[in-house]
Amino acid sequence: MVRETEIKQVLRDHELKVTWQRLELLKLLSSTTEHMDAEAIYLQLLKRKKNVSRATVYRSLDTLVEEGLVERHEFGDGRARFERSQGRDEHHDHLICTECGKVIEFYNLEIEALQVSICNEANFIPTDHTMHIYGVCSDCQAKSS
Amino acid sequence: MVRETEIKQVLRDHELKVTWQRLELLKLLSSTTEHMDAEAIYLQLLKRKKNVSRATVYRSLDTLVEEGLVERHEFGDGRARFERSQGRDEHHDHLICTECGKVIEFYNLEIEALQVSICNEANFIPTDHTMHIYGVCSDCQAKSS
DNA sequence: AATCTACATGAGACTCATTTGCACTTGCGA
DNA sequence: TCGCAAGTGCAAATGAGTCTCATGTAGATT
Repeated sequence: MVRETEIKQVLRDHELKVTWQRLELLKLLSSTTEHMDAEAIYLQLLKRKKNVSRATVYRSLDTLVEEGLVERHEFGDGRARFERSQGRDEHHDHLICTECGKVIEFYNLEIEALQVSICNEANFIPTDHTMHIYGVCSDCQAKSS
Repeated sequence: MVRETEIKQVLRDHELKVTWQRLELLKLLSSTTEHMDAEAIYLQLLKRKKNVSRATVYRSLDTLVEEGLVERHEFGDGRARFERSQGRDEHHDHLICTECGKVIEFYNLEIEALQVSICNEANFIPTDHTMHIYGVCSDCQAKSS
């Protein structure tokens, strides 16, 4: 369980007003490892009897992403997915199952290092990167066999 | 210069009807290394006095992507970019300049190999992957300094 | 606790890339 | 050349996300 007071403090630390909308949004994202899209987040909040507006969901997500509290991912299906950021520098990449949509996170130090050297070679200053491997997860392999 | 007869043959090989729309689209994509979006492709075709409809551009791109003749990339700016596929197995990844939008391609054997071992570990069967490094290209660094 | 005000929110209109329905055309095998 | 499935054009629809603007409210100030 994620403590509300904790989240409030995080918001204050980032000089964001503590509104119940942001609070509920962060609580929701903190309570799951799923990568939800804006609509799913919106629906989940309604389900919890928190009547936010869609506009607020989008705006809050933008704000929280800017502050690094939430990560936005584009997996190429036309809608952004969001997850609560773990600690700073905890970058990770994704395996995305094209059968069930599940997202598996991974981190590989060597790949990160190679990226840096590639950028150096190209005289390119990286600010961010994404790596997505699409395929079939073990569950779906089992199902289809 | 890309020969028309060559492209016609490619279309036939893929059991696609040879329409002038597809022909022009492929000629256009074959003549450049740019990563164009659908609108840019549409405008280029108009400029060449080929009055395709936008719908056809989108539909043809879908078809050609399905056949592996064209690659679709989502760089997170809300519109897909397309490029003519090189030979099979000629996978490459991208550095994307967030200042000017330029896309630089790169290929790194080690990264590819690491991806395979990551998938093995997770018992994940990869079908495709993308790696995007966002940042500032050398030209834009020069401009801003 | 009451007041102030900059910032946040809600509702719905709007944007813009992409998709779709449908009538019309055309590539191409017979 | 004929027939028809596949391809196309147009315009309307879709759908994620953004914007406007009137209203609400967090949190600083008194």
